[in-house]
Amino acid sequence: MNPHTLIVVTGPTGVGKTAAAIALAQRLGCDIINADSRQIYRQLPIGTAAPSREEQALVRHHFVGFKDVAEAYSAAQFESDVLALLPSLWQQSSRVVMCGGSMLYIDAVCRGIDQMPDIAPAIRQAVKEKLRDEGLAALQEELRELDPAYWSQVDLKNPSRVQHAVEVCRQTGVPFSTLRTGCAKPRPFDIVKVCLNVEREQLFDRINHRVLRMMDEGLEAEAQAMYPLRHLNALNTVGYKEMFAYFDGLMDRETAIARIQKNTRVYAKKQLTWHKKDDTMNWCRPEDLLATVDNLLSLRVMESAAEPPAP
RNA sequence: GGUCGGUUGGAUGAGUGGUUUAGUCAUCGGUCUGCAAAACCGGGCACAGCGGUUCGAAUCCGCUACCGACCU
Repeated sequence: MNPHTLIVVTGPTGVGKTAAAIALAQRLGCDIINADSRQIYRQLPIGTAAPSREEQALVRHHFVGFKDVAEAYSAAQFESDVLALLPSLWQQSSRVVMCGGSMLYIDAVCRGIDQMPDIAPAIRQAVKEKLRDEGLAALQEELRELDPAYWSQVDLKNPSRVQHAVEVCRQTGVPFSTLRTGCAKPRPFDIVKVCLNVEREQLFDRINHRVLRMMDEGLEAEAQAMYPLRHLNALNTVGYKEMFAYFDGLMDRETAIARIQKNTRVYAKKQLTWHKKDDTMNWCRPEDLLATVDNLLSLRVMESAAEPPAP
């Protein structure tokens, strides 16, 4: 049994992760690692419902607002950033809470992501242009030649996947599939995962209200300030893309708000779909988080006590 | 009482005598190890009811019901 435990608190957007995680971290006397791919950016506090100043004063948060939207970031970088930070956190507490809704980021920390080279900008650009000029079929064809194994299993209709695979093939000169192990990396700490959830109707209600609150808090101005940077990936985000469409005159304000609500609901469902597949996931209501974690931690102690002593 | 118009899936709303009845919104399910709040895939007794014409009707005809407009 590892001396340290990472407690992952996740769940659909708007379910109430932030408050629950803060209560948990206060109780355990530990810090919180943010696992939300958009709260990472400092210019998006309102639209991403990032923990407020007051909330961050209660518990120290890591990786909230620590990047500029212009900076590229990814799940792989998150993995290494978190792994680099953890040792110092273990010094003050045997438990650390990681809270956020970005499934891939959480997986990257819990299981690891296969080593993949960075893609040279020139290659990324070339592949992007090929997709744009020659179409998806051309990219599919290239992938079939470079990596028939991956070609036969990938969702060929998904441009992002095809594009990425081709990029990696071109970058490395070897088939993308040979770099994919699918193996979980061992971690020098235990992991307990909890997904918060409430009834669907209640969740959607919370989401709809939260979007309206964001508008009251100034989401429009926040998006307005980002408008010149709208092409950045960090801004290909629910709440911003709809506002940009509104600014461009593609839809009226009311429609944009409704669209944000809708897309947020869709995102929440996607998160639930993802977590449902995870057998290591524990589920509870936000208000039951503390009790649930207590239970899980004591269970772990009992299990380990039952193990025969190491020789 | 009469004339005319309408009745399409959860909502809205096109449409046409013939294997699949659009679209939009809403909703449900799924995929996903590198831009992931991204990208992608899929699902739903729909044509008011009854009868008739027809090889075939949601599409044509008749009656019934309901809604609306107008007339007396």
